[in-house]
This record gives sequence, structure tokens and C-alpha cells, in this order.
Amino acid sequence: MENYHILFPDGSSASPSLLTMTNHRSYLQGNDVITTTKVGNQCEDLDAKDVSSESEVKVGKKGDNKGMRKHKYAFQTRSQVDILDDGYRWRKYGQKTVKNSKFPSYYRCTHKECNVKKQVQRSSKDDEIVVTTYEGIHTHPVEKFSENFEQILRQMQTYNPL
DNA sequence: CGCGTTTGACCTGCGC
DNA sequence: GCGCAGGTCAAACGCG
Repeated sequence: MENYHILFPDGSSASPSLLTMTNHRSYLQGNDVITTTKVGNQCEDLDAKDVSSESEVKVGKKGDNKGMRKHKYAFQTRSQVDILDDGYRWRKYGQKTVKNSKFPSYYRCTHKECNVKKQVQRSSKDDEIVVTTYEGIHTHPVEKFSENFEQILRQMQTYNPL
């Protein structure tokens, strides 16, 4: 029932007992699999690999590279629902039809002066796979606790020194 | 009434 | 330079 595990960038996985699913079973149901996935400059990395590391993505157009960095990392979740309750409040600001019948949705953190974005899209090949891409670092604490994601983020921070 | 979603238009980067 | 595709804006709308 609670067949649920998380794959971390170093290849280790969290035991299901580490995660308290009580309050979030409606979001993450049995057989859910969360996989942290590297996001390079191209999002096609998402479909290619299932385990790699969080990365800092250099943002900057050619000829105007100021060396500015953005943190960007992604989850692959196997779930029927798109929206993971990660403890933050998200406001949807766009949805776009893309060629390969994918429908990415774009969300922004509603907290003022916190322009963290996330993009949610379903995998083109496996309809049950939801790819959630986070971009940016929250400048404020979580607004409500989500125990399973707290664990995830705690692990993620190991790879995200700030 | 305030906040979040929907949705078409608009903007911008990139390949040809 | 042009056109396409991805990303964002913002007005209208819905819901609690």
C-alpha cells in the first residue's frame, strides 16, 4: 500500500518508513515514485535519466552571459495527480499546448518577492509520470508543513549549498 | 470581496 | 529576417 520511495541524486533511496504519508495520501498515492532529476540547459534531460544530481543552471543568452545562475531541479513523480503539495502556495499563471501532446502548466510562488517558479508536465511516453521542475530558491519558510516533502527538501539541500 | 484559475494574446529566443 | 515554439501576461471568470 505504502509502496513509495524516493530516489536521491546519489543513488540512495529513502525508505518508505521515512515518509509520513498520512496527510498527503490524497496527493501521493500508493506506488508513487519520486525521482530527483538533473535539469541541464535542455529540459530533454528530464526524459533521459532518472537519477542524477541537482545542478546550477547558467542562465544567460549567448553574447550576454553575465554568469547569472539559477537553481533548477526537477522531480519525476509517478502519480495520477499533477499537483504535489510541497507546503508552498502556487498560483498558476499559464498553460501551453506543446507539440508532443504535452500540456505543461506554469506556477509561481504566491509569496510576495518570492518568484520561484515551477513547471508541471506529464511525460510524453508514460502518462502516469509527472515531471515537476522547480526554478529558484524560496526566500521564505514553508507556509504549511508537508512532512513527506520536508524530508525530500532536506535531502535536496545537501546538493544545494547556499 | 479576495484569491486562484483559465485562456487567448503577446513576447522572446532560436533555428533556418 | 522570418517563423515557430516555448514562456509570460493579464483580463475575465469562478469559487469560497
